[in-house]
Amino acid sequence: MLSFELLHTDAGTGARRGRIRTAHGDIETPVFMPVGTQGTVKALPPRDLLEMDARIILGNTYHLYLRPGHERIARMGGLHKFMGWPRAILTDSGGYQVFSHTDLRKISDDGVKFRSYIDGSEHVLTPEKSMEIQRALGSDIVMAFDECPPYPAEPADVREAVRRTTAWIHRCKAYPLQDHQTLFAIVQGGMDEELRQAHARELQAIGFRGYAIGGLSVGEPKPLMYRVTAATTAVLPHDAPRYLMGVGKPEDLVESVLRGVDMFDCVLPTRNARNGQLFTRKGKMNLRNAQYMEDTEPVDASCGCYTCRNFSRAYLRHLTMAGEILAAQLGTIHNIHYYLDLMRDIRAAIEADRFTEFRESFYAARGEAVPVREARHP
RNA sequence: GGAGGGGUUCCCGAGUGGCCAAAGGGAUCAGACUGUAAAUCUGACGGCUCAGCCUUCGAAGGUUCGAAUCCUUCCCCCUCCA
Repeated sequence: MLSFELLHTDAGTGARRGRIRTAHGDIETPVFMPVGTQGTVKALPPRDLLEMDARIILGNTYHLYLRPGHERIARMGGLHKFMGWPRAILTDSGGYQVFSHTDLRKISDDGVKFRSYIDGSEHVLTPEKSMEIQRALGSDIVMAFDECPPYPAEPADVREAVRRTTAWIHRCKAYPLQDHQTLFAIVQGGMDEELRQAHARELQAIGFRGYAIGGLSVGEPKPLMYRVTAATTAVLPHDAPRYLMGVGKPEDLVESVLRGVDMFDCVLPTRNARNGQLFTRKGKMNLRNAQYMEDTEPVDASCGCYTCRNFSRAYLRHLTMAGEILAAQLGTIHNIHYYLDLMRDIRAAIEADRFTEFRESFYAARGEAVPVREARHP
């Protein structure tokens, strides 16, 4: 069973510094969690993640259920042992796959009927099934099975998704998990701030040890996403971690921490690394660009990662152009390191009550203006 | 010496009278990627004073209203037989 301690709140903003304790180690928040959908953070062995001091990674219910199967993973000793990862794991419920694979699904109050993208076979994911799978995987944080509406969506459809999500979350909570596991609820409500707040309050009344904000970063404008985030965290309890699902770009992390978020996950650092795009303090860098052909500098001179300590942009560009596997590996090491570094800097800034200054210097380094912040929520 | 096949835009390669600045692939250039069906996808890719014009399909000449496509000569490459 997980516990959360709010250590400090930034004097100027409301950015939170906390600590989550799990059976597989402590997690300092705000935290970024690398995504490892199929039981691997793509291109990295756990050794590299440990070296970078990642404390928690994601796994995915839907993918691991389809292959190799949750029961098999349970027989192999659970996901931690199976993939050789000794630290904490959060598993997503499959709710996002319901949202993204529109052509392969059919939603009802009972659950979602899916067609496997692997072999076309039919499967049904219900709240109970999602819990059964996550229980078998043995993750530390178990996500509730939710319905994530698209953007834009009809108000009636969003309300329906909220209603259904609540009903499903009740069923998730009723399902017994392993002792070390903790269920997080997910707030939905589209871009409607009042609906978001009502849903957040409704979930609190049921009572959870952690709350996620789902259904954001699905194509809406940034200011809208930030506003909805702020509106939601404003009514979430202070003594539980808030997890903004699937977010995001470095600036999204900074902006969301500012608005009281503690946990993040996103495929961007890993996926973009495989596609030749790296993150630096000065902004993004596309390694395929001809300008790096004979550039002897590291990707980011202020970065201490293995890639930046040992290789030039010219070499990384060469590996990228040649389609070498090492390009994906070195790029992923750098991007994950960058994200974890960013979160370390954020945590240090909050502890020193200097988050406002940190935010300003973050944008200054990129040569960008600090985004205007919406009015504070009560 | 004889017989046959072929030279197409950076590369490979389709095209055999107009719908051809010329399919497709590669390379190259640029962009995207937000709870991962992604080592993926999208766009550009002869030049310009860019809804048009100019130059280009080995070279030169010719036929035709019109040629990468047909004819003549020449240059070069490949295969087989001597």
